[in-house]
Amino acid sequence: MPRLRFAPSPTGYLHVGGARTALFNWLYARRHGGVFVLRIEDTDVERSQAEMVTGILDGLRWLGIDWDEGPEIGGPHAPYYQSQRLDRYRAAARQLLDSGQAFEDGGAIRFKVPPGKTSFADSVHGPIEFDNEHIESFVILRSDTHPTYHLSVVVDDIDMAITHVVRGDDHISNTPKQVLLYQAFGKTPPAFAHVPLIMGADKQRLSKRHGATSVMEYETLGYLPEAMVNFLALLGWGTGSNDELLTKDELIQRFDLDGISGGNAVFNTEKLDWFNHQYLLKLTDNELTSRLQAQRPGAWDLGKDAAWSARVLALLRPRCKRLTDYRDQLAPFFVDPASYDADGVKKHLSAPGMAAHLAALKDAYATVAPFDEASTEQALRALADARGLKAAALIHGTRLAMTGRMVSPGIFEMLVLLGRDRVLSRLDALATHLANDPTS
RNA sequence: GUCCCCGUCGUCCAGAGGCCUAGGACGUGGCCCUUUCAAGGCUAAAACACGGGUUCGAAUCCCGUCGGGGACGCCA
Repeated sequence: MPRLRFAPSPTGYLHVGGARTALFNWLYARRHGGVFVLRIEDTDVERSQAEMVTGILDGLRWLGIDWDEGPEIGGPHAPYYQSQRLDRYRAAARQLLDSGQAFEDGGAIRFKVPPGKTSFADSVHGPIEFDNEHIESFVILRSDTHPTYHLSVVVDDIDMAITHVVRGDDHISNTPKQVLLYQAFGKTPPAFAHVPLIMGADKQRLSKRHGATSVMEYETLGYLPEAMVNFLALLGWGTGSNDELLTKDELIQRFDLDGISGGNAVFNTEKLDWFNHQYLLKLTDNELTSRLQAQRPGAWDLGKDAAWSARVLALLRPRCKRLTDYRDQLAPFFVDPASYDADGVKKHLSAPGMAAHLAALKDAYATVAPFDEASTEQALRALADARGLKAAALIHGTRLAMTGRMVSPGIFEMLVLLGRDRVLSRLDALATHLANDPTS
């Protein structure tokens, strides 16, 4: 049975690269009915922080990546924190020292790299070989008796019976050292798969200056975890077919280490946005509403009138790619404009007589019946005609009156959803505003 | 500097010697729709880094060059 692990170091949050690595491991384990282990590599006391563990766990949970063994749930190979396994590493170092495969150097213990070549099969890159002369006699146990990364991963992967190591490309040059350790312990190394790194738009390694790199920041930005998972899965991996919109189950069914490509992948935010929009579209009104509430509790109350809410959402769905877009575009449906877009006022309301035109429209709308899309449109066009205006001029003015903005869903649909009372008061408010201070 | 990995449209992924006049998606351009912005429909442009081989035949195999990335810590 395949056993895979994700072994983050709690020196930072869960970034998108780590998230994808975790996802690949998880996908493979789920695909093959294996076990997915989560292990915390906190042997660097100086840099590890307990809060970071929580952050990483939250990130995984948000993405829906669950672990079979690890923090909070334990398992047959507990503990899953390296800081709690120190005795194991010390014993392992002792063992290598006793067998003459390691030596002391100024209080630390170094591995004695034998001459020859070290090679391993990589599921992504094929066979890779290093000449041992390029491998220094690396430290395995520091003078403070804490293990270094190389020793602890190997000891733990052996202890935890890990069969597949799927990790970032940047570990390729570490691998021969670890293979050497497996050999020193008389063990067979696991299968390795080194996945290419994720780069920013400038092809440089993803870092803070590229914007959001923590997966949880993407939640804040209004992305759906299922969109993130789909997008991340396809960064550096292809299904072999042209399908791209894949559910988690479909990803599991199709995932394969062979399909991982060898070159670095650029994180393309436009495509993430597209995925997110697609997943947002799949949500039912109820689901969407609860996601919005979860994102910002109490923001707008969409629960009051289901039929009305459904119509509002239908108007916004094609226009919102992220949950945060809803937060923004929902506003006009709940609150009167606090101000009017300055460019909009200048462009659409500066013509003389606009206040009077809007007042006239208000009068027309006070009596138009029924107050539906067809009638409100007909009334507006008739009024524009009568006053020698282009309908568009009145429409833009009305949009400003209703939303304060230059951009909104179709105005007649909005009028109906706002209801006659609010339409009249908002028209009145803008007309008054213009009459008092036409330049602002 | 040394070692390692990688090199197909702007980006992600197909392509594992003939099916390729290189396919899909995102993005981009144009047209349609239209009260703005989106969405939608139609449509277009866009790539095998370069040079040598091998072969009847190469995007696919080999070598070199160039380019990009990574690693060289008592960090992980």
